[in-house]
Amino acid sequence: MNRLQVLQSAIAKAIQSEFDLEIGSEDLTITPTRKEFEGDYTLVTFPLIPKLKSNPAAIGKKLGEHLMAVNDFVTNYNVIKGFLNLNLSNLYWHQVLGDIALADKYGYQPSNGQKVLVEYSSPNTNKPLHMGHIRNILLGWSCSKILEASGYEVIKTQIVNDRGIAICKSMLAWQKFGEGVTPETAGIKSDHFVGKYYVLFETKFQEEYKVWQESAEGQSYLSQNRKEGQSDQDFFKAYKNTYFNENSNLGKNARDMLISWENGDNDVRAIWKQMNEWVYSGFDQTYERLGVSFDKLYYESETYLLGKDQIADGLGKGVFYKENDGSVWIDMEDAKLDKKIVLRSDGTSVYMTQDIGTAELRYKDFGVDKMIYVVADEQNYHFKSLFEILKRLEAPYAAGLHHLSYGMIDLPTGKMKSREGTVVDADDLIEEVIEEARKSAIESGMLSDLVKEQQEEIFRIVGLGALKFFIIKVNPQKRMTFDPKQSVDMQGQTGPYIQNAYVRIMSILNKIDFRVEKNIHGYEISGVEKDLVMKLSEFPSVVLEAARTFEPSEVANYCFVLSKGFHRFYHDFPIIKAESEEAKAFRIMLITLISKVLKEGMFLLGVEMPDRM
RNA sequence: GGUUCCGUAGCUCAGCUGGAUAGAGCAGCUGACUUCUAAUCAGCAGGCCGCAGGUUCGAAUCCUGCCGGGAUCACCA
Repeated sequence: MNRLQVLQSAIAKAIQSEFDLEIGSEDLTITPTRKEFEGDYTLVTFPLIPKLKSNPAAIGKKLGEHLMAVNDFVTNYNVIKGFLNLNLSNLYWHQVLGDIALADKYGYQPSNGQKVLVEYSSPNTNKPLHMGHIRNILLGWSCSKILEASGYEVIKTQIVNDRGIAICKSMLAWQKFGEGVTPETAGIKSDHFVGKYYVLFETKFQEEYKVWQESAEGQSYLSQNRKEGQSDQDFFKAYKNTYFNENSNLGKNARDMLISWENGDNDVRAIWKQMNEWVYSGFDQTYERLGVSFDKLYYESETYLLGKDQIADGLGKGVFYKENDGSVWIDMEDAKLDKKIVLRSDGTSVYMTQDIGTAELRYKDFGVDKMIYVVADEQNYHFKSLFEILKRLEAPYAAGLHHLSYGMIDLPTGKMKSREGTVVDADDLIEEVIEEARKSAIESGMLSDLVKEQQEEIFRIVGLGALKFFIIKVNPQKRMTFDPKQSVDMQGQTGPYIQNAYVRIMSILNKIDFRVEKNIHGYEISGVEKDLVMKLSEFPSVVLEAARTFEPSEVANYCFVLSKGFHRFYHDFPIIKAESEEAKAFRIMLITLISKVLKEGMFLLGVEMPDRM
């Protein structure tokens, strides 16, 4: 039981003895007292009025008196309307800080024996990672860390979308136009190299399409199929997919290639393997740069046929039904969802089938209690359906499924569109933000005594700190506007601001010879210091709440607020030259714990802390 | 059209298990570095919390309706 819980139960006991009413301490509303009032914690007594059949003034007075008489850590109280403000003793706050200092791994819960699998990233292997992936990766990584801190055993995974028509497009383009070039000979990072051929395919396809549009065949399609009021341009835009599937040579080549791939054609498989390896080696570099990793990889090429057993099983149970053409469906209209197909009429899998099978595979592999899918919000409906299906199939892990949905990223100029070349490339972005940190540091000159490698390491930590914090401080479900200028900002509500708080503390701690002083409980803690102690005491509940709601942004905001409190304290209070030995010892203990919590909190976000900057 | 998410300061966002006079950062304007790192601090200015009802002692927060924006409603993934 922590100190706040002690206070809560003391209040519950006071209510019991003064009003003879049993009330759970978790039903009490207790908040830190607002700045403009006198007190440390506030009990809101309004909700108690009907239960205690009394008025706020009387309730406040009775409880206040009782608490002061019975608990020596309550030193004073005042009542304003339905608010009972309590002052707690100096010793109480010393003890709160002492508890934190003694905690084994502060902010961490003991193991709860549960396993959770977190899927994130899940890229296609036809182009390099972009900023959307970065948001996905940072959310997934951070959630994993937060869940670990909350007592779960976490398995980090990704499903690699390594097959399909899109991959065949880049393969085909390389085969047709690549003339044996490799990333090495071209001197291009290997995933970007593959991406180049994906783009090349699109370019060649558009050229082909354009020629066709002007041909007699194209014009006759236009006149026969154009809807009323539709311009030529709009028609051909809408027709593009159909053209790809029905008229295009390149489209046919790509589809043929997919079929050859499915049939295990040696040549196609060889190209496929080669190009995917290039992509993986590129991804690996990006992941490493971002400081993230995975425990287990699933490849779509190995899972895309899964799920048929579950479909057969579900048919037997009456969860699914068969249409006359042989396709298999599920009707979820009673759950406000639609009818969904789970097996094509030719007996092949769809996306849903695959995901059902993959979930089952993962359960077999790890026996997890929960599975978290970090996937953009455009797939909300899919995951709702998937989870409902798994529930109906009575999968043992069905209750532990969660889609961590995040909003897409917009640029100040509008949406990111790969076709229009407005995607922000992950590698470019990382370089840019490190460069910004470099400029900033060189300008300050603070690191000029370090060797180049040490400097570069700090630039990396600070730059990535800026980028990561910028993205993760926003609530995941919100669409976010990504302004490159803001993302490299190092002032104010940013990663470097928090890193700077840590660096300032390190700088002090490096200058002193710290040893635990004699009893410092006699030191009279100031209001600013008390706020910091209180803030520190909130860390474990912030982490738990972030885990419960899958929102790393809560930890991010906590770290910022704590840093802000520290910066202010640092400005106003001397530490090394404190007015007394007791004050000095107390403050050193305080800042030591702040540095630990900041480092731990930022670690949960995947942000490293430099000792200098 | 159905479903769903979002709407808070000029901009980017907190606050949403209902609690006291709605908070930060950026941008703008003032001021503070011979001092423990100024990537900092202090101050000024900036708000029909999308709109309208309802529930409540109390609503940015909960409910309903509307408005605006996004996503989705494929034998695509």
